[in-house]
Amino acid sequence: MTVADVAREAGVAKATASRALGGYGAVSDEARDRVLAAAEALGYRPNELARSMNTGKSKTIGVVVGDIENGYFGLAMRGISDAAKRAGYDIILVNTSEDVEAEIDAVRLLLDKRVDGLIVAPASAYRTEHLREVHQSGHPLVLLDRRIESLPAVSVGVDIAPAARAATRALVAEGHRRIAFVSALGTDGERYSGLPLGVSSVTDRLVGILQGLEETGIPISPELIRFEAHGAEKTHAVIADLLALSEPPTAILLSDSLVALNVLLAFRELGIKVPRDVSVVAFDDVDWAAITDPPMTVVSQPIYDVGVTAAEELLRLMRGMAPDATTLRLPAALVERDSIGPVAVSAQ
Amino acid sequence: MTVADVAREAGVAKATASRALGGYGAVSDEARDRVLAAAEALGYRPNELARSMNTGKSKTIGVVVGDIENGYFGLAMRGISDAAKRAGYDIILVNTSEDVEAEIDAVRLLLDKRVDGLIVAPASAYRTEHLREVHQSGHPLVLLDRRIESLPAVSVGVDIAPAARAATRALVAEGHRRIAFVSALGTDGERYSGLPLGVSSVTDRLVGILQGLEETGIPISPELIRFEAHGAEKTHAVIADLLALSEPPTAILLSDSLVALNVLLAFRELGIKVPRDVSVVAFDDVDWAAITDPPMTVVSQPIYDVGVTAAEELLRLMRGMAPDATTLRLPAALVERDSIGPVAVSAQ
DNA sequence: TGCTATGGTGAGTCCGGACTCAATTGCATG
DNA sequence: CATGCAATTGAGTCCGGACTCACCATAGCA
Repeated sequence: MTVADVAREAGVAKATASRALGGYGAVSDEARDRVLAAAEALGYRPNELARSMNTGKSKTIGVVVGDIENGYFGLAMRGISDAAKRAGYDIILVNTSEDVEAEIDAVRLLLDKRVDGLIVAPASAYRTEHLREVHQSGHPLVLLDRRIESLPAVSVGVDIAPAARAATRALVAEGHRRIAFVSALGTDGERYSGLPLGVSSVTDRLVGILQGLEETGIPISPELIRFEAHGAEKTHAVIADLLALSEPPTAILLSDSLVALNVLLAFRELGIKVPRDVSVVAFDDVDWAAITDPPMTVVSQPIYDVGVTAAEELLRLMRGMAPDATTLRLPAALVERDSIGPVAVSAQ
Repeated sequence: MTVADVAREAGVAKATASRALGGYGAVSDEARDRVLAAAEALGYRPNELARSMNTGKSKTIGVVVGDIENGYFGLAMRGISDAAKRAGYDIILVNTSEDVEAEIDAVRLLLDKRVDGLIVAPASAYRTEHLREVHQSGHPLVLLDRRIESLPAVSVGVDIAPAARAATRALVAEGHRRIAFVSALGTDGERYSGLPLGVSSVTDRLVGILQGLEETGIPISPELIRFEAHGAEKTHAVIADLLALSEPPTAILLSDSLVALNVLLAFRELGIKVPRDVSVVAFDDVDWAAITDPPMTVVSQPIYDVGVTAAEELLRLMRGMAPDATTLRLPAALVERDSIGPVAVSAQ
């Protein structure tokens, strides 16, 4: 069923049918009625591919994330999806498994499919040529969750440093001086060797934490800053290692909800009680944080809104408008529950 | 940059450039080299839209789910995505918020965009004309998680009834006779009034439970079968109501992980201890089930594999092959942890 | 030498709408 | 009644690859 079929059925020229169907140009009421009736009778549906072809618009945006299975991106995805749908856009979703090569391929492929814009959660802050190309070639691009310093593309994320600082100060207020940070981030070396890190959202957490430490006059101990805690085993090892230190941490900040889960699992295996033995604060107010024992103090992030905002900024760019700002950070908040306690006597 | 540009640059005709680039037909080595060099120099990338236009294939599949934010679909999505990527397909994801109208629109829109196939988790077992049309018009269609009795389309899901039966028997073995089932499913009436339900995956759970009950000679109490437990408040109300019964349940089966979360929250507010006061089994081995207090006994479902299988079956259909079966059910398993205990003395 | 396979090539068409442009019509105005 | 203007319409082109078809050249064969 094509416009030509409809036109024949309606007894008009292809151009007239096309106008009536597309709702542009001038068409007499009579012709429009005939065309619409014919389209209805024939069950005509426009071929969006053909339409995209000469409008140059596909009404589709590409979203590239590291891991949809991760609730964080799932929720952001939902925000993007809702906002995009409101504007009549569809979404092509690509999962990269946090692999830069896959990300490069994905971006290229999406551009080949002529998406109108891209939202990318970059897997790496180092390998960014492909994103720079996209941005420089004028394709609307919004960075999700993570920003890239050297790339002037719009990025939408969470202003996590102040909340990280607040979390740190809350721990210090309870007497903690040995405060650790555990992240799943893969680093080149095993050890912390200064900022920035490969992923800006983790860097921001650490910036806030270090700030909170400095303000309260607590020296920074690089051995308490740990990475590569991905998976239950590695996380268990990291925690066991931390706890075996001559001066072990009395409090731990957990970089995301997956790390938090694995750490809680490790605690259970190690017989560690929260907050009796160790106090804990996790980033991201995941749904199950309220039912842990005890309920977990967390830094809550407006992830859905990050998704919505990212999509809306992209829509602005696609309309040729200037972005609201190059870097948009939505506020995070410390949600105090019961996983922070005073420093254990035995640990002092 | 089009083939025409490349052809001009290489000094050959459009057709030759097209052949060299597309890898079909006969091209001399010399011409191919010149074309490829020109394409490289010009940074040529094929327009997949144009390509799709006359191949009739878009190398894209549409996925329609009720809620990506839900970890269940997130994981299934990951499976679909991985399998699709292996075969060179992209995915257009549409979230319907479990709204049938949105689902109908989504299916139509995806077809207009000429996706090569569709994977749909139908929001309703009643409003299915749109899916029937899709199937009858010959478009490859795979139903995810839920099947529709009257529709002979391929469906891929979990064989949950045997596991539900096992879970029920495990409860009965501990002496439970008042066993409730709580689901978030929206029903017409408030009360249970027989099978089937509007969503086959929930029906299957109940079928298995009722079977387990019958086999052990326990009478079925419709007042213990509850729906519409969506959101924390409604779930709290449902639980409070169940517990206020003259003969309250001593064990509860929870239809999915979100219901489980809300029920655990309600228990905390109500001061109910698991398994001392009430025993619990939840469907879906969500990641946090191992860190609840106590660790929760669950029915584990191979959701990722369901996604992979759904995508692979769709790929078969798209290749014109017969499906492996009309209904594919992957096995579920009872994972026994510590949320089942003997019947409390006070409740007997 | 004459013939046919065969590889290689270019011109041109097709996919299905959007859009340009020129032509036609109707109606109002001078 | 002629002219002007706007509304309406149809023919045809374009978007960018895929693909058909006719044609040319060379090689192989009788």
